Amino acid sequence: MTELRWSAVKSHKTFLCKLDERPTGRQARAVGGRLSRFSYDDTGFKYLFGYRLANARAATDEGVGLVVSLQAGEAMALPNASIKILMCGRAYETYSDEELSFRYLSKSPVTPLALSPNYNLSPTQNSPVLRLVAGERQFDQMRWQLVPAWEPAFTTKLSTINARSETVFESRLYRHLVVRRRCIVPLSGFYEWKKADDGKRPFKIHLRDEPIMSVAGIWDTWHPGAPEERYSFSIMTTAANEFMREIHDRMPVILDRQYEDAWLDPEIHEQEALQKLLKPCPSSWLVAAEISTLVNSPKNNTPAVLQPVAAKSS
DNA sequence: CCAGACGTTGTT
DNA sequence: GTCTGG
DNA sequence: CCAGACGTTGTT
DNA sequence: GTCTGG
Repeated sequence: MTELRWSAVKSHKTFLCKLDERPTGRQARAVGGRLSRFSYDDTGFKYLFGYRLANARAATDEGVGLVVSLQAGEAMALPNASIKILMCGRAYETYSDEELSFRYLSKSPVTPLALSPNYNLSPTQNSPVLRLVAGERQFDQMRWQLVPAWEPAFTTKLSTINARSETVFESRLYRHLVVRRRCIVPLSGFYEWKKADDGKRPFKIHLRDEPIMSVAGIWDTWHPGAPEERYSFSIMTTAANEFMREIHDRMPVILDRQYEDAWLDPEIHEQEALQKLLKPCPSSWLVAAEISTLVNSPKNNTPAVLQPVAAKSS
Protein backbone atom coordinates (compact mmCIF):
# COMPACT_ATOMS: atom_id res chain seq x y z
CA MET A 1 0.00 0.00 0.00
CA THR A 2 1.24 3.41 -0.88
CA GLU A 3 0.13 6.44 0.97
CA LEU A 4 -0.55 9.78 -0.54
CA ARG A 5 -0.69 12.93 1.48
CA TRP A 6 -2.15 15.91 -0.24
CA SER A 7 -0.42 18.56 1.78
CA ALA A 8 -0.59 21.04 -1.05
CA VAL A 9 -4.34 20.94 -1.14
CA LYS A 10 -5.73 24.21 0.09
CA SER A 11 -9.39 23.34 0.10
CA HIS A 12 -11.78 20.61 -0.79
CA LYS A 13 -11.06 19.47 -4.30
CA THR A 14 -11.37 16.49 -6.58
CA PHE A 15 -8.31 14.82 -8.05
CA LEU A 16 -7.77 12.31 -10.76
CA CYS A 17 -5.12 9.75 -9.87
CA LYS A 18 -3.75 7.14 -12.17
CA LEU A 19 -3.21 3.69 -10.72
CA ASP A 20 -1.36 0.70 -12.08
CA GLU A 21 -4.01 -1.59 -10.73
CA ARG A 22 -7.69 -1.31 -10.17
CA PRO A 23 -8.66 -1.04 -6.53
CA THR A 24 -11.51 -3.24 -5.48
CA GLY A 25 -14.65 -1.76 -4.13
CA ARG A 26 -13.86 -2.98 -0.63
CA GLN A 27 -10.40 -1.42 -0.58
CA ALA A 28 -11.60 1.77 -2.03
CA ARG A 29 -14.34 1.96 0.53
CA ALA A 30 -11.91 1.43 3.35
CA VAL A 31 -9.49 4.19 2.53
CA GLY A 32 -11.48 7.08 3.87
CA GLY A 33 -11.58 10.53 2.45
CA ARG A 34 -14.85 11.38 0.84
CA LEU A 35 -15.71 8.37 -1.18
CA SER A 36 -19.39 8.18 -0.42
CA ARG A 37 -20.46 9.12 -3.89
CA PHE A 38 -18.77 6.36 -5.83
CA SER A 39 -20.82 3.99 -7.86
CA TYR A 40 -19.94 0.60 -9.29
CA ASP A 41 -20.71 -1.39 -12.39
CA ASP A 42 -21.11 -5.16 -12.42
CA THR A 43 -17.43 -5.78 -13.18
CA GLY A 44 -16.42 -3.98 -10.00
CA PHE A 45 -15.23 -0.80 -11.66
CA LYS A 46 -15.68 2.27 -9.57
CA TYR A 47 -16.91 5.59 -10.78
CA LEU A 48 -17.62 9.07 -9.60
CA PHE A 49 -20.07 10.76 -11.90
CA GLY A 50 -21.04 9.23 -15.20
CA TYR A 51 -18.34 10.59 -17.43
CA ARG A 52 -15.57 9.18 -15.28
CA LEU A 53 -16.60 5.80 -16.52
CA ALA A 54 -15.22 6.53 -19.96
CA ASN A 55 -12.00 7.90 -18.53
CA ALA A 56 -11.45 4.84 -16.39
CA ARG A 57 -12.05 2.44 -19.23
CA ALA A 58 -9.98 4.40 -21.68
CA ALA A 59 -7.02 4.25 -19.35
CA THR A 60 -6.87 0.48 -18.89
CA ASP A 61 -3.70 0.10 -20.96
CA GLU A 62 -1.73 2.47 -18.79
CA GLY A 63 -3.54 2.05 -15.52
CA VAL A 64 -6.89 2.79 -14.07
CA GLY A 65 -8.38 6.14 -13.39
CA LEU A 66 -9.74 6.69 -9.94
CA VAL A 67 -11.24 9.89 -8.72
CA VAL A 68 -11.12 10.80 -5.07
CA SER A 69 -12.02 13.84 -3.07
CA LEU A 70 -10.02 14.78 -0.02
CA GLN A 71 -9.84 17.55 2.47
CA ALA A 72 -6.60 19.45 2.94
CA GLY A 73 -4.07 17.23 4.69
CA GLU A 74 -6.19 14.09 4.39
CA ALA A 75 -4.31 10.96 3.48
CA MET A 76 -5.53 8.13 1.35
CA ALA A 77 -4.11 4.65 0.92
CA LEU A 78 -4.16 2.97 -2.46
CA PRO A 79 -3.17 -0.57 -3.46
CA ASN A 80 -0.03 -1.43 -5.43
CA ALA A 81 0.42 2.05 -6.60
CA SER A 82 3.19 3.63 -8.45
CA ILE A 83 0.96 6.57 -8.63
CA LYS A 84 1.12 9.26 -11.19
CA ILE A 85 -0.91 12.29 -10.51
CA LEU A 86 -2.46 13.72 -13.60
CA MET A 87 -3.26 16.93 -11.84
CA CYS A 88 -2.30 18.33 -13.65
CA GLY A 89 -10.24 34.71 -24.79
CA ARG A 90 -11.79 37.33 -23.64
CA ALA A 91 -12.35 40.95 -25.01
CA TYR A 92 -14.47 44.09 -24.88
CA GLU A 93 -16.35 46.14 -27.45
CA THR A 94 -17.49 49.56 -26.33
CA TYR A 95 -17.90 51.21 -29.72
CA SER A 96 -21.19 52.33 -31.29
CA ASP A 97 -22.69 51.54 -34.69
CA GLU A 98 -21.57 54.95 -35.89
CA GLU A 99 -17.99 54.56 -34.73
CA LEU A 100 -17.75 51.15 -36.35
CA SER A 101 -19.21 52.32 -39.65
CA PHE A 102 -17.02 55.39 -39.91
CA ARG A 103 -13.95 53.40 -39.05
CA TYR A 104 -14.46 50.57 -41.57
CA LEU A 105 -17.10 51.68 -44.06
CA SER A 106 -16.33 55.41 -44.13
CA LYS A 107 -20.02 56.21 -43.86
CA SER A 108 -23.01 56.21 -41.55
CA PRO A 109 -24.53 52.85 -40.73
CA VAL A 110 -26.87 51.69 -43.50
CA THR A 111 -28.19 48.64 -41.74
CA PRO A 112 -27.68 49.30 -38.03
CA LEU A 113 -26.31 46.43 -35.99
CA ALA A 114 -28.01 47.79 -32.88
CA LEU A 115 -24.84 47.30 -30.91
CA SER A 116 -24.73 47.70 -27.21
CA PRO A 117 -21.40 47.86 -25.40
CA ASN A 118 -20.02 44.51 -24.36
CA TYR A 119 -17.52 44.92 -21.54
CA ASN A 120 -16.95 41.20 -21.29
CA LEU A 121 -17.11 39.46 -24.63
CA SER A 122 -16.74 35.74 -24.03
CA PRO A 123 -16.49 32.72 -26.30
CA THR A 124 -19.85 31.50 -27.68
CA GLN A 125 -21.19 35.06 -27.64
CA ASN A 126 -21.81 37.02 -30.81
CA SER A 127 -19.61 39.80 -32.10
CA PRO A 128 -19.80 42.00 -35.18
CA VAL A 129 -17.37 40.72 -37.79
CA LEU A 130 -16.21 42.47 -40.97
CA ARG A 131 -15.81 40.53 -44.21
CA LEU A 132 -16.02 41.07 -47.94
CA VAL A 133 -19.30 39.99 -49.55
CA ALA A 134 -19.49 40.38 -53.33
CA GLY A 135 -16.58 42.78 -53.09
CA GLU A 136 -18.23 44.99 -50.47
CA ARG A 137 -17.31 45.32 -46.83
CA GLN A 138 -20.10 44.05 -44.62
CA PHE A 139 -20.68 43.48 -40.92
CA ASP A 140 -22.44 40.43 -39.55
CA GLN A 141 -22.95 39.04 -36.08
CA MET A 142 -21.05 35.80 -35.62
CA ARG A 143 -20.49 33.42 -32.76
CA TRP A 144 -17.01 33.50 -31.21
CA GLN A 145 -15.89 29.87 -31.40
CA LEU A 146 -15.77 28.49 -34.86
CA VAL A 147 -18.27 25.69 -35.47
CA PRO A 148 -17.16 23.47 -38.36
CA ALA A 149 -19.76 23.09 -41.10
CA TRP A 150 -20.02 19.35 -40.49
CA GLU A 151 -21.07 19.57 -36.86
CA PRO A 152 -24.60 18.19 -36.48
CA ALA A 153 -25.58 21.00 -34.08
CA PHE A 154 -24.34 24.58 -33.91
CA THR A 155 -21.80 23.82 -31.22
CA THR A 156 -18.48 22.04 -31.02
CA LYS A 157 -16.27 20.40 -28.46
CA LEU A 158 -13.17 21.58 -30.27
CA SER A 159 -11.18 24.50 -28.92
CA THR A 160 -11.73 26.82 -31.81
CA ILE A 161 -11.85 30.24 -30.20
CA ASN A 162 -8.30 30.77 -31.45
CA ALA A 163 -6.32 29.61 -34.47
CA ARG A 164 -2.54 29.53 -34.31
CA SER A 165 -1.14 31.59 -37.16
CA GLU A 166 2.03 29.49 -37.18
CA THR A 167 0.19 26.30 -38.13
CA VAL A 168 -3.11 27.47 -39.60
CA PHE A 169 -2.09 26.60 -43.17
CA GLU A 170 -1.39 23.01 -42.15
CA SER A 171 -4.51 22.55 -40.05
CA ARG A 172 -7.09 20.20 -41.49
CA LEU A 173 -9.77 22.25 -39.81
CA TYR A 174 -8.62 25.75 -40.70
CA ARG A 175 -6.52 25.69 -43.85
CA HIS A 176 -9.33 26.03 -46.36
CA LEU A 177 -10.82 28.85 -44.28
CA VAL A 178 -7.67 30.93 -44.00
CA VAL A 179 -7.36 30.81 -47.78
CA ARG A 180 -10.90 31.96 -48.58
CA ARG A 181 -12.74 33.06 -45.47
CA ARG A 182 -10.83 35.72 -43.64
CA CYS A 183 -12.42 38.43 -41.54
CA ILE A 184 -11.67 41.25 -39.15
CA VAL A 185 -12.94 41.27 -35.59
CA PRO A 186 -13.14 44.86 -34.35
CA LEU A 187 -12.25 45.01 -30.68
CA SER A 188 -11.92 47.90 -28.29
CA GLY A 189 -9.42 45.76 -26.45
CA PHE A 190 -8.84 42.31 -25.03
CA TYR A 191 -8.03 40.75 -21.66
CA GLU A 192 -5.17 38.53 -20.58
CA TRP A 193 -4.46 36.91 -17.23
CA LYS A 194 -0.94 37.12 -15.91
CA LYS A 195 0.20 34.33 -13.68
CA ALA A 196 1.55 35.49 -10.37
CA ASP A 197 2.36 33.92 -7.02
CA ASP A 198 -0.96 35.10 -5.67
CA GLY A 199 -2.97 33.70 -8.55
CA LYS A 200 -3.94 35.12 -11.92
CA ARG A 201 -4.18 38.86 -12.36
CA PRO A 202 -6.27 40.20 -15.23
CA PHE A 203 -5.16 43.03 -17.53
CA LYS A 204 -6.92 44.94 -20.27
CA ILE A 205 -4.90 45.66 -23.39
CA HIS A 206 -5.80 48.20 -26.06
CA LEU A 207 -4.24 50.42 -28.72
CA ARG A 208 -2.51 53.58 -27.56
CA ASP A 209 -3.70 55.75 -30.46
CA GLU A 210 -6.89 54.16 -31.78
CA PRO A 211 -10.19 53.24 -30.13
CA ILE A 212 -10.68 50.08 -32.24
CA MET A 213 -8.22 47.34 -33.13
CA SER A 214 -8.53 45.11 -36.18
CA VAL A 215 -8.00 41.55 -35.07
CA ALA A 216 -7.45 38.95 -37.79
CA GLY A 217 -10.01 36.16 -37.87
CA ILE A 218 -11.39 33.34 -39.98
CA TRP A 219 -15.05 32.48 -40.27
CA ASP A 220 -17.25 29.65 -41.47
CA THR A 221 -20.90 28.99 -42.32
CA TRP A 222 -22.82 26.26 -40.58
CA HIS A 223 -25.60 24.69 -42.69
CA PRO A 224 -25.18 27.18 -45.55
CA GLY A 225 -28.36 28.08 -47.37
CA ALA A 226 -30.62 26.50 -44.79
CA PRO A 227 -32.98 28.48 -42.58
CA GLU A 228 -30.86 27.59 -39.55
CA GLU A 229 -27.71 28.98 -41.20
CA ARG A 230 -25.24 30.39 -38.67
CA TYR A 231 -21.85 32.07 -38.76
CA SER A 232 -18.95 31.64 -36.41
CA PHE A 233 -15.36 32.80 -36.21
CA SER A 234 -11.97 32.16 -34.66
CA ILE A 235 -9.35 34.72 -33.69
CA MET A 236 -5.82 34.31 -35.02
CA THR A 237 -3.08 34.20 -32.42
CA THR A 238 0.66 34.68 -32.62
CA ALA A 239 3.66 34.89 -30.33
CA ALA A 240 3.60 37.75 -27.85
CA ASN A 241 5.60 40.84 -28.72
CA GLU A 242 8.00 42.30 -26.19
CA PHE A 243 5.26 44.31 -24.53
CA MET A 244 2.80 41.45 -24.18
CA ARG A 245 5.44 39.00 -23.00
CA GLU A 246 5.29 40.68 -19.59
CA ILE A 247 1.75 39.42 -19.26
CA HIS A 248 1.34 36.37 -21.48
CA ASP A 249 3.22 34.49 -24.19
CA ARG A 250 0.49 34.63 -26.84
CA MET A 251 -1.55 37.47 -28.29
CA PRO A 252 -4.10 38.08 -31.04
CA VAL A 253 -2.95 39.15 -34.49
CA ILE A 254 -3.63 42.89 -34.69
CA LEU A 255 -3.56 44.03 -38.30
CA ASP A 256 -1.85 47.13 -39.60
CA ARG A 257 -4.50 49.32 -41.17
CA GLN A 258 -2.68 49.26 -44.53
CA TYR A 259 -3.06 45.48 -44.70
CA GLU A 260 -6.74 45.26 -43.83
CA ASP A 261 -7.83 45.16 -47.48
CA ALA A 262 -5.43 42.36 -48.28
CA TRP A 263 -6.56 40.30 -45.30
CA LEU A 264 -10.22 40.69 -46.25
CA ASP A 265 -9.73 40.02 -49.97
CA PRO A 266 -10.87 36.44 -50.64
CA GLU A 267 -9.11 36.50 -54.00
CA ILE A 268 -5.73 36.50 -52.30
CA HIS A 269 -4.77 32.88 -51.70
CA GLU A 270 -0.98 32.80 -51.50
CA GLN A 271 0.19 31.51 -48.18
CA GLU A 272 3.38 33.53 -48.31
CA ALA A 273 1.54 36.81 -48.77
CA LEU A 274 -0.92 36.04 -45.98
CA GLN A 275 1.66 34.70 -43.58
CA LYS A 276 3.43 38.05 -43.68
CA LEU A 277 0.37 39.70 -42.14
CA LEU A 278 0.17 37.24 -39.28
CA LYS A 279 2.89 38.75 -37.12
CA PRO A 280 2.87 40.28 -33.66
CA CYS A 281 2.13 43.99 -33.90
CA PRO A 282 4.78 46.47 -32.71
CA SER A 283 4.97 46.81 -28.94
CA SER A 284 4.63 50.57 -29.23
CA TRP A 285 1.02 50.22 -30.39
CA LEU A 286 -0.19 48.78 -27.10
CA VAL A 287 -0.96 49.89 -23.59
CA ALA A 288 -2.20 47.77 -20.70
CA ALA A 289 -3.69 48.25 -17.27
CA GLU A 290 -4.33 45.80 -14.48
CA ILE A 291 -8.01 45.44 -13.65
CA SER A 292 -9.98 43.70 -10.95
CA THR A 293 -11.10 40.08 -11.05
CA LEU A 294 -14.61 41.32 -11.77
CA VAL A 295 -13.77 40.42 -15.36
CA ASN A 296 -13.37 36.76 -14.45
CA SER A 297 -17.03 35.97 -14.65
CA PRO A 298 -18.62 36.48 -18.05
CA LYS A 299 -21.76 37.42 -16.14
CA ASN A 300 -20.18 40.73 -15.23
CA ASN A 301 -20.83 43.03 -18.16
CA THR A 302 -20.57 46.55 -16.81
CA PRO A 303 -18.14 49.45 -17.25
CA ALA A 304 -16.73 48.62 -13.80
CA VAL A 305 -14.94 45.67 -15.39
CA LEU A 306 -12.64 48.10 -17.20
CA GLN A 307 -11.78 50.09 -14.06
CA PRO A 308 -8.01 49.90 -13.45
CA VAL A 309 -6.81 48.80 -10.03
CA ALA A 310 -4.22 50.83 -8.14
CA ALA A 311 -0.85 50.54 -9.86
CA LYS A 312 1.34 47.83 -8.41
CA SER A 313 4.82 46.65 -9.32
CA SER A 314 4.83 43.27 -10.98
C1' DC B 1 -12.11 -0.27 -46.16
C1' DC B 2 -13.91 2.13 -41.57
C1' DA B 3 -12.92 4.80 -37.28
C1' DG B 4 -11.54 8.69 -35.30
C1' DA B 5 -9.62 13.15 -35.23
C1' DC B 6 -10.12 17.75 -36.46
C1' DG B 7 -8.25 22.77 -31.51
C1' DT B 8 -5.95 26.00 -27.96
C1' DT B 9 -3.72 27.35 -23.70
C1' DG B 10 -1.06 26.20 -19.98
C1' DT B 11 1.18 22.98 -16.72
C1' DT B 12 3.71 19.08 -15.36
C1' DG C 1 -16.05 17.65 -44.86
C1' DT C 2 -11.39 15.70 -45.22
C1' DC C 3 -7.45 13.49 -43.69
C1' DT C 4 -4.72 10.00 -41.03
C1' DG C 5 -4.12 5.67 -38.86
C1' DG C 6 -5.17 0.86 -38.30
C1' DC D 1 -10.32 33.08 -21.07
C1' DC D 2 -12.94 31.73 -16.32
C1' DA D 3 -16.96 29.72 -13.73
C1' DG D 4 -19.49 26.03 -12.53
C1' DA D 5 -20.98 21.36 -12.82
C1' DC D 6 -19.73 16.79 -12.21
C1' DG D 7 -24.58 11.41 -9.42
C1' DT D 8 -27.93 7.78 -7.93
C1' DT D 9 -31.69 5.53 -5.46
C1' DG D 10 -35.52 5.95 -3.22
C1' DT D 11 -38.49 8.57 -0.45
C1' DT D 12 -41.04 12.69 0.82
C1' DG E 1 -9.23 16.45 -12.59
C1' DT E 2 -12.49 17.11 -17.18
C1' DC E 3 -16.14 19.15 -19.57
C1' DT E 4 -19.65 22.60 -20.84
C1' DG E 5 -21.43 27.17 -21.05
C1' DG E 6 -20.92 32.14 -21.31
